[in-house]
Amino acid sequence: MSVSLRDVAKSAKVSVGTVSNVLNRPEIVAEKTLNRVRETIKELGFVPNGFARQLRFGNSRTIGLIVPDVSNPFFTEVARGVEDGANKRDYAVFLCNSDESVQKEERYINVLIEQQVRGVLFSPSDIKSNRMEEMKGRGISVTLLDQEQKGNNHCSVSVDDIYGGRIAIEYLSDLGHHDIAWVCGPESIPQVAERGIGVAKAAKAGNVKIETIRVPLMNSAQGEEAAKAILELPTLPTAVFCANDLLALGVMRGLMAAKVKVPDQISILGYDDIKFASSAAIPLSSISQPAYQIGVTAADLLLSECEDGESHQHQQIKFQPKLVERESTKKR
Amino acid sequence: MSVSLRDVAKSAKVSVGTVSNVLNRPEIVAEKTLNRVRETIKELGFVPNGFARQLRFGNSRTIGLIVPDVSNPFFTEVARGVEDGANKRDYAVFLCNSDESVQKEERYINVLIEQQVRGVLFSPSDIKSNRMEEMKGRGISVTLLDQEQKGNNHCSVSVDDIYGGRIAIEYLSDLGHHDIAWVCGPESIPQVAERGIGVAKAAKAGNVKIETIRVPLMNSAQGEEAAKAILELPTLPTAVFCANDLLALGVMRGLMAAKVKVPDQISILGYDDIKFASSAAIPLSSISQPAYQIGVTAADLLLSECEDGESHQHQQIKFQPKLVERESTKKR
DNA sequence: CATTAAGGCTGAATCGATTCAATCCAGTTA
DNA sequence: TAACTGGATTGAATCGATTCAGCCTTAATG
Repeated sequence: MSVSLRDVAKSAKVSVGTVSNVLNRPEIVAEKTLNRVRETIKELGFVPNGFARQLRFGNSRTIGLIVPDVSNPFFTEVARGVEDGANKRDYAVFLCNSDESVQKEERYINVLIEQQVRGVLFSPSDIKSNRMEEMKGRGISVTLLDQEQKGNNHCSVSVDDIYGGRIAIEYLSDLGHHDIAWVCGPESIPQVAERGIGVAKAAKAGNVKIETIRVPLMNSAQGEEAAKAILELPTLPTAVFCANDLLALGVMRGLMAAKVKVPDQISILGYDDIKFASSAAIPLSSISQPAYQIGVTAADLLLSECEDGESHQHQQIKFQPKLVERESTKKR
Repeated sequence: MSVSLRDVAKSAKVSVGTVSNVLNRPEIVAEKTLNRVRETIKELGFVPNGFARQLRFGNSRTIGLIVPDVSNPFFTEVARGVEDGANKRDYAVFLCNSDESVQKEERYINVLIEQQVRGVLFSPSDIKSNRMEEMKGRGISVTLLDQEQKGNNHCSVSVDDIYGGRIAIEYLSDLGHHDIAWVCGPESIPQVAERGIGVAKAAKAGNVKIETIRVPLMNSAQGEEAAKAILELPTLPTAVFCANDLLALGVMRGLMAAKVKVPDQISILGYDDIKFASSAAIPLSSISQPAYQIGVTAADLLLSECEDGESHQHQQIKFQPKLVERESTKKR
């Protein structure tokens, strides 16, 4: 079926060791031999079998990327960054969507262990370090994605979500909003929890009333649901802050369908600043995170950990989110 | 470092063959032995080394997905579908962004061959079957994605792009537009070429004048460039048809920035019907393709080819695009 | 008691690339 | 001529899971 190193050796009338040297240490092979072997390789269309090499080495040139859902534009960008970062170092990336299901996460972790990936970029839906310790024990580096690592067992690349929640409320409060709905997903999602902390802090400091509306998933359909819930509130808030842009776009659609004027009656602020925030019906103000940059940085960090080995120092990199002001929160 | 089958055998005081049987044919192992070995496996935290197994078998449980760019929402959805389809059968997916560069494609194909993927889902930027034949020769199945295979050498899952281009122009023509700008990427992209054929056909039939505006990349920044080009046209067209929604959104932004009223002065029609088409500043009419479904179907097709082996019959599956009407082409 | 059958288990051989101690050989030196 | 040097090449051993021909028990049968 497939051409092996042995076949090349036979055809070029050299030993397997020489062929291997041609591939890996060409400088120690005599030029004449080198050329002959290289020609034979091309002739037979030989490509080394990665398994055999990796079996020998005990590690691969692959990493795993576990995210809740690539079709969430934030993670799409992160994934794109990861892929570019990995590609730069000649690594291939396994894409894994966990759908925020612990079960799927578990399954994927098993698959990745079996594939002997070199490292894993992980954005866990739920915190459970045992699996991460297990991977570590198996020599698989783990870098946390979009989530800070409190101890110093792993690298992490995250965004300061507490800060993000805080500046969002401070900004709305400065615009004169004192009755704000906070639309978010389950508390078990760390980013939600942290942004919530920032929200609560700023609310307390600014004397703002917060109405929390929690939905099970953070997509735009759930945002429309949230809009209904907002409309049923005893007193209508003057602003809505959403835990991500998909929710915000859903809320916007839901409110506009109910003839609520945005931003005149209700301002809407999103989170993530996805590409399309600016081309929404009413361009959406949002808290911006450098998603692509996060992906590249995380891949870099993970791979330098993989390649440095012992000498590696774990790092916690934290990006600061930024407010991007658009129509949906224009001053009244 | 890692626990091997041999370690388990030693610890459980059986032979390697028996441990292997416990894993793969538990029914032929005596119950007592079975339990003892299973316990030892758990105790030592043994996970079989995928490489060794795959080296033996000569194939893996992985597939490759090569797309121009996952951050293009159409491909994001496709990727999501592929991932789900593969996951259902316990396969893992390598994500590869070619950025429409033949060079990157070539590199990725090499990586995938080296990783001995079982199959590849490929959306080629440029048609060159030699690499595909090569993969085939190496026992790697290839299914074409979003592109029809003329011969019968591979499966393919595609959308009828000629039809899509045709219905777009027919629709605009029916609305009374007879001077239409066609904004698209390089002719070398097959989808662009095909949609262009449909456009030309319908234009001829409907006596519509088409002004082609070609840009190097199909993103929204290039759309804004295209908008400038449109504004410099000797006579302003009354409608713009774009080869994808990103271009269309860019064009929309560009035109609106120049105070052109959409759709009153110029109607805009996109292609792909991405999630955000409906929440654009002016909700975007678009030609809709079942992206997620395409992904799932392609993965299914590829994996059934991989698993059926000889008995497999190549299939060409073709989805029909549909027009989705929104504000950006409302009747005047 | 001898023979046969069958279930349980063993362990050497295998997949393909890499490594490294051993060998080969042309050229140099004494 | 013999001894030595060092660059080039060789090929058996290795990584870990799987396979399968063959071995060992035990039980059943004539």
